[in-house]
Amino acid sequence: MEYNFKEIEEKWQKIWQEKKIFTAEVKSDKPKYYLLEMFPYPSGKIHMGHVRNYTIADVAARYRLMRGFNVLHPMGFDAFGQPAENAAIKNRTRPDIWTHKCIDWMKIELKKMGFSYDWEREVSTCDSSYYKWNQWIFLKMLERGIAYKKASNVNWCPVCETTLANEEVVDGGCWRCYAKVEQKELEQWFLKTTEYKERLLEDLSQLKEWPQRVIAMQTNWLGKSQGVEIYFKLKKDNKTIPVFTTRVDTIFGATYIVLAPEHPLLKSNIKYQISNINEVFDYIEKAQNKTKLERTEKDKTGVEAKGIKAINPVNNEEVPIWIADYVLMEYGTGAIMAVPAHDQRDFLFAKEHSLPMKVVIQPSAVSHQLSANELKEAYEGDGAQINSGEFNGLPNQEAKTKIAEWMEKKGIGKIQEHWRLRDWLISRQRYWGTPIPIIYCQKCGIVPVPFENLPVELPKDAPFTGEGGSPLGKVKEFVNVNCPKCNSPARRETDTMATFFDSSWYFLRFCSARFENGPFDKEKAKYWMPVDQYIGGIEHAILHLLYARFFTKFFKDLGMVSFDEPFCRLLTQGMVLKDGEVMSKSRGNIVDPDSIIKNYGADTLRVFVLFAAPPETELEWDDRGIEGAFRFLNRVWRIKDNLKEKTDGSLAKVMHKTVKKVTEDIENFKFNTAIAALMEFVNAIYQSGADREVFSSLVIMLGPIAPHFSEELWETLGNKESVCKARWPKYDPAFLIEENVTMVVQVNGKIRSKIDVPAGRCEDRLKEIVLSDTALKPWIQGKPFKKFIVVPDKLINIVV
RNA sequence: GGGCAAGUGGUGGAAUGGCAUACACGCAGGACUUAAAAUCCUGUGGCCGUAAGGCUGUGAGGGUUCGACUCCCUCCUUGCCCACCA
Repeated sequence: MEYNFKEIEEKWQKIWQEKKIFTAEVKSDKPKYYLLEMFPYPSGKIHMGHVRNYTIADVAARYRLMRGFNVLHPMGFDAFGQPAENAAIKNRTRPDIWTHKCIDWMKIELKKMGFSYDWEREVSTCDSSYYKWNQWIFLKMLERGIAYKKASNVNWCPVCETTLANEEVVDGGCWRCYAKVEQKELEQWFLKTTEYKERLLEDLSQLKEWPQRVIAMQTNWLGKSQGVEIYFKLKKDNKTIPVFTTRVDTIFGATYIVLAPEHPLLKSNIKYQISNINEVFDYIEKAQNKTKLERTEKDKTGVEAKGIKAINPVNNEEVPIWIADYVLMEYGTGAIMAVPAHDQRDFLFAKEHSLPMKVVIQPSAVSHQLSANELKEAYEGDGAQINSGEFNGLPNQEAKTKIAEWMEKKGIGKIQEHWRLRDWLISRQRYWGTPIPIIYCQKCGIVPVPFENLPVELPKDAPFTGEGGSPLGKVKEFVNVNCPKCNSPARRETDTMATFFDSSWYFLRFCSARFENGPFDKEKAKYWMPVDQYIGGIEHAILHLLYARFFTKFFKDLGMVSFDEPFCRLLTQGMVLKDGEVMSKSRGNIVDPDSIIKNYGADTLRVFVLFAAPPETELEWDDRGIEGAFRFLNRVWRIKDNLKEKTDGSLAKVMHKTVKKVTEDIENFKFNTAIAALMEFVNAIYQSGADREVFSSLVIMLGPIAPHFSEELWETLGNKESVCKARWPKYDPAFLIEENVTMVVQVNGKIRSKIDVPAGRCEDRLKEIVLSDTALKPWIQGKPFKKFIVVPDKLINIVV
């Protein structure tokens, strides 16, 4: 009988569903294993990235199930977001209808891949039974002062007509549509992620099984830096300008200071002292009209604020004050001390505007003293202090601490740390998201929607014209409400939450997906959490993972969970490439998983995706590789018709070796070499023929990798239960012991001979054997042994 | 500019101090077939050699070691992340 993948796959998918093979047990004595993949946005079709991510996870889930774990392997949909709105505008449909249709299509495709999901726990973030709890969490955050509203300059995407979080601005453009991001002053809702910055940084050290680079990226994003805030006084005024520096050792070389164009000093009364005020204001206006990207252009423009001077507090020298847009208001204090001799940006600026330089660090490698006039670029390295008063001669790293302490004592500076992390802006001027549960009342101000009135449901039929801002603002029945406090007419908040809010806690919802008395059942979460293994794309290394960690810490503060970190192990799978490029619609190099399933079956696709590369590295798509995977399965299929009565000893040995290798490889997510070992096993079977026992072990080990295929073979072997319930084969170490071994004989590190000896031979016996080896004679004859190195049962190296 | 990965046959990759290139793709040859496909078997880094065999070989150069794809240093290249971050 031929391998009829189509029939087999449909048959087993049906049986799995009917027998509820993958439903997690509610009460169980087994150890728990929570395996989670990053849930998809329901675009309607799965792509190769999904196939890869979910196949990797599925092998792990099925393997744990076969090893006797109580496995939680859920799936859901990150269903809010802009594409649904765009589709609504384009196709004159409703976002909810469109989204649910997409979810249905997507589920069909996921089921076709044979993934072992517990569909009874499915969640969609766009259902009010889910987003009700978004609103609940938001109100809890409001109670605790973690959610707050403020007016600020925010990133604004003119194309999407919405605000963006800092994390969503990529190269000065919108992460979604790449439009240039503008700055706009708006009243918006924020979450105080900065309140958790220390814990977000410190707890990274708990994440021992996360990829190093994700830890590095998060650390980088949090951006903690140690430095000193230095107070420069104005000459004619006792106003101070604080500046922040990480290089306080260069303070004696500060020859001017620079303010960001948005600096508050320029809005204060001081401006009347500036003699060239028109020029200054001109510059400020120009700078404000620039986008972030334009401001990072290399030429350093700027203007001096004439008529005012500042005093360098360490030497009381008078320094000019400049305004330049290379200084950013968002970072530090919005003002810097400029040390052109030791900072390249300041150097370029000083050259451009003919400002003085002063060398205060002397590199030890240079014999003559550096001079300001000769510098071709700033010297940013280490060295000894010069021109630095009482600190002259000290190594600059040491001076850094000394100067900081000295300044603190004198009250002219303060040791401080600065962070790159900003609070998280969550307001979006969009329709298809969770309504922010707030009511604005003329009398009472900002009034939270009472808990018992949740959810604030999203009206289903908003007008989608694509023009004039959020459709939600146009739905009168939604906007106009009575104030919950005083009952007078009031307005609802019409902004919705950023969708990253939804995905920041879904892993907790899966623990008790239908729970109605809170976002999740504490007891269930206690049992299942934290997630044992999380799998997803590297593109979420910062945003999603940071937000999810932040939410977890917030839940801990609420007493709802008792752990600090939500994900024990993280695996970031590599991308799927075609011809060396990422598969994408715009490049037109998409391979549709559905067509592969049609022509070769899901099991072949799974084998290929697992075999072609280790999970973390990029995977180059190869049509011929698919053929190879298909050929392998057929090769296994044919074994069943030629089973022998009894296997000989050498094959038994191969079997035990294979079981050991495959087990270890699957545990360590090395599926490519696990499959290679199975292929070798199959090659050995073709050489000497297998009996039922040997073949059964092969079928079981293929279970997590090619599940439908293995089920069918398992059934042909006369088994009544699913292969998922089969006992994972054990290897007997006795079979792995070799009686005779081949040892490599090297002379001076080069292989000159091989000898077959009984295992465990001692050094003296080996020496005798080697001396009588004719193949070695030309290399060792007449030369005294300097060393005789033996790696037991493996290798001999003779040094002559 | 800073940080983190990675660099191995014609290709995807294996080996993490001990036989470099497992496994697969491709290619070549053979068997089966009237023939083709499928299948099965054999070979396959480079150079020299009829062969036995020798030399050489993991981005480049140096170091540690009896022994280095693997560890250390310098450099080059590619990818990713961050970035006028003070």
